[in-house]
Amino acid sequence: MAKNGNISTSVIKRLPRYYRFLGELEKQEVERISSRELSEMMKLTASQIRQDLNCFGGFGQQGYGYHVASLREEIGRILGVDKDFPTILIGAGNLGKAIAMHINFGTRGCRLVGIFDANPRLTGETVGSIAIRHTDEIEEFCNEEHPVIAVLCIPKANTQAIADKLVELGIKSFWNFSHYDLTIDHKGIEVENVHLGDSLLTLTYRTNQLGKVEEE
Amino acid sequence: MAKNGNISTSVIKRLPRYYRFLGELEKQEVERISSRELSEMMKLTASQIRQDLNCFGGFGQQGYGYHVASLREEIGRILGVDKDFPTILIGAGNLGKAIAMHINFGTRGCRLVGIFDANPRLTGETVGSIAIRHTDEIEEFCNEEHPVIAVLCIPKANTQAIADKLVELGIKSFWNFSHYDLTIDHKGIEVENVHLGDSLLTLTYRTNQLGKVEEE
DNA sequence: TTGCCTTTGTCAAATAATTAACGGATAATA
DNA sequence: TATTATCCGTTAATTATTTGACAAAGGCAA
Repeated sequence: MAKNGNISTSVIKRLPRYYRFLGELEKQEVERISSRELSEMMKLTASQIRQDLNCFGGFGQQGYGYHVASLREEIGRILGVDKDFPTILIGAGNLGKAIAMHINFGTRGCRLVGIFDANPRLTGETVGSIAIRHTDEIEEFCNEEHPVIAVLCIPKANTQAIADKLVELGIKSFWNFSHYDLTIDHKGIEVENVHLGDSLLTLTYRTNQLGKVEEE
Repeated sequence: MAKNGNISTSVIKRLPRYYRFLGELEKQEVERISSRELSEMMKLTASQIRQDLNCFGGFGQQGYGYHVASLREEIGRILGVDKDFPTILIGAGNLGKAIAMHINFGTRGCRLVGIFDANPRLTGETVGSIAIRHTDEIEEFCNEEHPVIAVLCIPKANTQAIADKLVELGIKSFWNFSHYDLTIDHKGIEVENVHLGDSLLTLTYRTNQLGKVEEE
């Protein structure tokens, strides 16, 4: 069934969105849905939905459509929501705390097991149910708990050095919020750079264009 | 010079990254740079850089390259960093506060002028230098201050209704962090949906794939 | 059961994005 | 000043992505 032979990133980036919409449908107790109906909800083409889903296997049935619950489960499995990757967060400033509190790691295949900050005044303070540790403790912690994913909410100046050190300590993936383009040369390491500032800037651009259109 | 006739979103999404790298180069007092050098830094092709920049005009010079400071200024102008769009933020929970504190709106063509929350216990509390107002005051505030951009850090259940209301009050652009795909049917309205959860899920997927590669 | 309607999976076509190639302009150097 | 190497802007080729089309499979109603 799973013909999982290198899927394009365009497809992968759409999967979480399918997963969310199917979750909503499941909540609304919708049992089945056709690619056409789903395409109207999600504002994309039915063809694209069928193409995307077919990268992983034939989850649908002619004349019927897709069974919402099982399709959602399949996509979840593909994404890895059933996994339990131990995850640490470095940098418990405004953003770090907010990420720790606001993101539901558990429903996304991750488990937040440690929070670290270089500021000793934060040591011992708890975020959610997790106590902030000093960054000096990272090495020992990694040797014991073997976290796989690191969330970086630290100043850009430190990011590369800390990331390199974390790779040595066994971290495989970085979710990087620092204002820095993290790249790791080792292969077998994944990096997701977020760059909220860039996101806002593209909105500024489009907002600015709106004004220009009006002028014409 | 500016041959600004509908630029593809692929290009637009790369502009903030160019802008950042050029900023770093300027800080390091690098005066000029060639597309080849920049391509090595940014890990993309020189051809793409030249192609991208040429959407807006010939900023470079043969045999010399690009003048860092003026190229950065040009890209900044294209993005609209010199603008001053009044911006409000709705929802002063963990994430809302962190965004308000962490994002430098001023360097991105925006000015944060108001923060609102439905919880009356937060009213009067300040975030940075801005006092939190109750959401009941939004209408009056918009009529007086005419904000253009709204940052939404609210629960998904309220998002569409609040956004629709804000459109009536003159908001043109939404930077939406709520776990909901905001769409506005009016044209002349821009939406940037962030979806941090989706970003993490794609990392979970890739982390999971790493494990599978090892097994082979 | 029969026939019609729906809808998928897949292949082909169209569109978009990226990369390569190269002429011509400029800088650097002797 | 002449020569060589650099490097942009642009066009063409390649690759990737999206959309359209349709046969085959299955649902549904009579």
